[in-house]
Amino acid sequence: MVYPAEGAILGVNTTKDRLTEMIGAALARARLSGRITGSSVARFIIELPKDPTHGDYATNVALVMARDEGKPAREVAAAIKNELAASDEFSEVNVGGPGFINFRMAPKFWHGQLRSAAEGAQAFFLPKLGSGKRVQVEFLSANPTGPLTVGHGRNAVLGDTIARLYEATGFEVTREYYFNNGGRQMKVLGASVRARYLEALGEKVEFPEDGYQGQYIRDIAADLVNRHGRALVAQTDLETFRAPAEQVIFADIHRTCERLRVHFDVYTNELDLIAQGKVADVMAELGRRDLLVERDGAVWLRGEPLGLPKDEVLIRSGPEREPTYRTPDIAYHIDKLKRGFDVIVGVFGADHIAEHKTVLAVLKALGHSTAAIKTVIYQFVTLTRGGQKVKMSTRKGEYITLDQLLDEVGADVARFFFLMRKSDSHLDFDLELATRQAPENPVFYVQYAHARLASVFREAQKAGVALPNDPAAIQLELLSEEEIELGKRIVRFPEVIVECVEEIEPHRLPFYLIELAGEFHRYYNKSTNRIIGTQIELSLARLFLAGLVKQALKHGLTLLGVDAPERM
RNA sequence: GCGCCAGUAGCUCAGCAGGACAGAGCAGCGGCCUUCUAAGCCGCGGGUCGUGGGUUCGAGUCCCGCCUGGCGCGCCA
Repeated sequence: MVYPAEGAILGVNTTKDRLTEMIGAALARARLSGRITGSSVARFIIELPKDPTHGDYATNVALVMARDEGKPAREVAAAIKNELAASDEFSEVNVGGPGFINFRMAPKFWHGQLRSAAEGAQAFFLPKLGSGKRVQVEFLSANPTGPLTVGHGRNAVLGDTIARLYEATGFEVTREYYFNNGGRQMKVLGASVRARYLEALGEKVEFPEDGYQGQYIRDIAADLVNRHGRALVAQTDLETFRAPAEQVIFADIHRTCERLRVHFDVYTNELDLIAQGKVADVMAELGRRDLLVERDGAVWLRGEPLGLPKDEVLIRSGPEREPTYRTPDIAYHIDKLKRGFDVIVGVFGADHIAEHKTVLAVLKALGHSTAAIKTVIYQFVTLTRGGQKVKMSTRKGEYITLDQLLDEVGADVARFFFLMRKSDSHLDFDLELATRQAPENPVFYVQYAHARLASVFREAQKAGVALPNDPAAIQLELLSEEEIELGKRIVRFPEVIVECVEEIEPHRLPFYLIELAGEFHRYYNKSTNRIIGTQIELSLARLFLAGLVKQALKHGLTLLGVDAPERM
């Protein structure tokens, strides 16, 4: 018997887990009594039926067993159903459709769930999944060659939110930024600054063919002119120009990250890895395993023994013997593994897939387990305004920077929008919708629900209605069916969080919050549902429920790094 | 040409481990504020799930082919 299914995290007692246990026990009894004969291992699931009339939970256990049992699924379902332990938690258990077993939970069950949610508070909303476990999340990792783009924004927010999800569920998280400061691109950066510097002093220079065109290069050059005058005119060492540029650009990146509510604990860079001999170690190890070949003056990684489509250059030809991008990246990943994290998450743009596969293949070839490494790939971002694409050309330095986006929409909207899509999907960022302060903008829709609830609590205080500390004192029996439905959605909150963490798919949370906010707005708008009324016991029960909705919204928004306003 | 990702309503996208009649938001039209915030709610339509096969009791979901779009296939990162 395999249950719970793979991926389930021990220690979290969701309703699904409890049902799984009960069904497992019923199966065992049915087997003892001979009503089920097959010995096969049944991999069944507990799901939430799309159609609520089917019940609160359903299982396909009979369907997956029917073949081995040699009996119609409905018959198997009936046999299992009969062995289910009697429980006053169910109001109804029946066999439906082709052989599903449907469970309808009794109101009493939901009352209990809601009470324990209130008692558990933090522990209920944010289950401790990773006690004692360490996670490293590498994200953004933009090289300091220019301002952050909108695409970087998606990376930063994805990585940060993944980190927040782990953190909130009890993992010890390291947020890490890796960058290259020794490669060719950085030389181009130095050359670009030098050219602008000389230009500013009236010297005749040719701008590097693939140099960085943006205004920020001129600003950095102008600063050098201010500080050093003509002293650097004869300086040909590009490092003189590259280093200050890196500093200035990084300061800029930090500022932008701060605006996005993103920070890092550790920065790792290429030059340090080289200086520490870690890159040389990788090369030596690869050499020992006969995975290198010299050709055209360069050192190549042999693709064939690793199952890769082609050889890759690791050390460039030429007197400087410079490593390519992937060489220090391999060293970096080995370094991550050696640091003993339980989970290592990398957030990379779609253009890095092939390179990352090479890195993983090398790690395996060197005898490392890559089981802990989880890769989140995200597709590119397109900006649209009223259905029209906003043109972006990185080469000419004509692009909307992340800063400009933040100027226009703010951190709340930017973060929410970046997270609203599955990372695998292209993201269409509609600036027109994003800047609208109206209900059709989902960010405000969710925030407004929270602000409304905050207002309700202010009104309750004015009216002298206060929730007792002990949830047992509240008469939840007074809640209507509609209110119980709202409560069921709150009970789902921790399940959504578990899914987000297990699948590393933060987009599920914004979707959940939009649904929860929607259900609350609809409830709130009915005149018969006034929370604060003349019947004190009913008011307390409703306020209790409202408090849980508010907490769910608050926890959810906080996990997304979005503000949960008390007033709007 | 090869590899990866995607193709679901007019638009942007969900669809949890294959499950019971395919969902949401936006856009369009029409309603609702002496009432805890109208940044809200209610009502009305609209889809051969790109396409052709296959596996299965059951396929938007898995497998294969084809079509379309994005990304990659540098001694760039």
